[in-house]
Amino acid sequence: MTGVSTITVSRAFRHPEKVSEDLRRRIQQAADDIGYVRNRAASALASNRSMNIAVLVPSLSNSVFVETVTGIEKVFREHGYQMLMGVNHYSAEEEEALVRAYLAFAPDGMLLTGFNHRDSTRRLLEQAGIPIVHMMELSDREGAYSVGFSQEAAAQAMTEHLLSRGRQRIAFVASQLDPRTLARNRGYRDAIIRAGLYESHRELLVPDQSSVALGAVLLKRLLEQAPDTDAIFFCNDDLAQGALFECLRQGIAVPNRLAVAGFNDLAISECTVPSLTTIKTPRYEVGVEAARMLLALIEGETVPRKVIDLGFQLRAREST
Amino acid sequence: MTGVSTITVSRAFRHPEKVSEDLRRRIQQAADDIGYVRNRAASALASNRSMNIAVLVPSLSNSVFVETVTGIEKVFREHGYQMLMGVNHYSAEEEEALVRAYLAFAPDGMLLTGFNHRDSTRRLLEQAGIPIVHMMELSDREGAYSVGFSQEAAAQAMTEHLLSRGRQRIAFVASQLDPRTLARNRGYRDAIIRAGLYESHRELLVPDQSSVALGAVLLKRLLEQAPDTDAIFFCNDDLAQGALFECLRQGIAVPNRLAVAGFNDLAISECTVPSLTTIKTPRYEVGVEAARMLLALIEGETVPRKVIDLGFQLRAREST
DNA sequence: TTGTAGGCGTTATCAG
DNA sequence: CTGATAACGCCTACAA
Repeated sequence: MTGVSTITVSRAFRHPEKVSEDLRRRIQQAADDIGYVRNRAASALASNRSMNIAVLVPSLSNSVFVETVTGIEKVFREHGYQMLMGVNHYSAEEEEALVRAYLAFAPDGMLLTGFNHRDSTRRLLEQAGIPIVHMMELSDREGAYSVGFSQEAAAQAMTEHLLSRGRQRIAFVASQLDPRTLARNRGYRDAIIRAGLYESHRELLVPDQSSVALGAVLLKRLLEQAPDTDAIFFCNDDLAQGALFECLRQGIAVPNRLAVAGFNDLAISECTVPSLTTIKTPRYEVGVEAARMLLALIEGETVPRKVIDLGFQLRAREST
Repeated sequence: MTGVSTITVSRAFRHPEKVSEDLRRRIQQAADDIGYVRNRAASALASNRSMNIAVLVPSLSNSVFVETVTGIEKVFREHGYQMLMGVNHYSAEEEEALVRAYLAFAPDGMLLTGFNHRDSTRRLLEQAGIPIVHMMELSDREGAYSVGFSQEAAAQAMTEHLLSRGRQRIAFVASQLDPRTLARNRGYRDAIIRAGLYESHRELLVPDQSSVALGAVLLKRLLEQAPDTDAIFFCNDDLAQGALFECLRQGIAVPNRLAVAGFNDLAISECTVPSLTTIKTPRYEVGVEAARMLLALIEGETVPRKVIDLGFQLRAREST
């Protein structure tokens, strides 16, 4: 040993300025030599602060959430927190299992996606007594913290864009019917009903997981049940891309014969042929702002607004 | 309280069969009521087993690693371990920071991607004295555990496929020059040199991060420096997809005028127009097998082979 | 600037 | 089947 007490070692790492230059160096040296790393478990136990925050997202296959998580990580890392990430596969049941699993890490706060939780999950969270911030959607419940944007408003905007392009027979196609997808469906309906152009057979909703391949399948199916459709609004870019490919194969002219729109603005969507009209969602920013809000709550600060709406942007490209 | 000692509560959760039916039920009830969750930090400290395993991958934007991580998670969850995942952005420096950060969780084992570590990182790992399994590449160092496949052999196979299709002026285009990309480059070179067709101006390697957009850019650049190229082997599917789109825009006939091949076989690659010839890599299986191997090492079992080669498959599609 | 005492929530070990 | 005791590695609070 270096002949110093454990508390001094602890201090040397946590408040270097409170330890003499000399000691600090010796401790650092010894630590490097033996590869010493402070044990978080012990630290958490003793200080009653785990410096962990748990983040639950529905999926990582969907690059949307990868970007959100990247934003979260950035903020928390800067503040010395460790992010623990869990994937719930769009299932409230899996989510509860994850909440339990991560609560065992005694996180100082938690970030959840959306508001679709079981009652029992909500109870667990309340009992844990840690701050929670919800991402992607805007809070419906009184008192809940959230950072996101209005899925409905975004879908309305897209539908109106299609209408403004002179389309009259606009379809809505969706898969992976999570709450955000359903909100987009409502936005579409609102706009299309307001325009007096709603026709139920132009809606195609399937529960399957989204994929590019499915987009091609759904395009075919929709055109069978509503052949005169002149525009399709897909609930996400993956489906839209699959549809674009299928149009290419079948020689369907986009946008002349059929306009195609997506949602999210994935990186690939400006590269497709034709490039894809879509909604750019602020997912990275959602991660950053949600993390900041959670951080403030953890530190006991009062946050100015419980609900932060980060908006969205319509990206009109060649496909419409 | 339920009037039982803490140790009994602990037992009720860990070895339910060693506690009487009655007590077990009362404990469960009380736990549910107050939302009690066992604290891993304390548990880890007392038992000297954290039941954590750390996993480091270069990126999650690349869906390849998302699938690997999914495989890992599955195996570890079944065995009660919690996976902690870190992203090092292809940087050995960031990797070391992550190793340090996760060592603080006292993981029972660690899974790393590739062999490109700093010496100091290796030292840290050795001092930690926990088992390590390397993923994606096959071990070069004596004594190292690894699960993957030969990147070189796969790239050779693809190059030979192109040759067998009668291509004579085959280019290799790569970005994100990590060790695996470079191994693919070597595989290409071996095969093309063996065929007596190597021409240095048909190689285009750039350090930039891979993306679909970059694929289009690199296609253009390559065709400028080697206009008579009749096939391009891209180091991954993202670049190849971008190239396919650019060909579509420019009216370059694929595969007639130019054959295009990728690497990885992403889900989208069979949907593109034309569908993409590529190498299907066993990334999910790599995750599963690497996790199993690590598990065995943690449990002190001896593993039959230190190096597991999971192979690859050539998917010949329309683009060649 | 440095150190001592006590305890965080859980489990290993040994008793009852 | 149930419990008492000590210990895990670190930090808070206080003292020297």
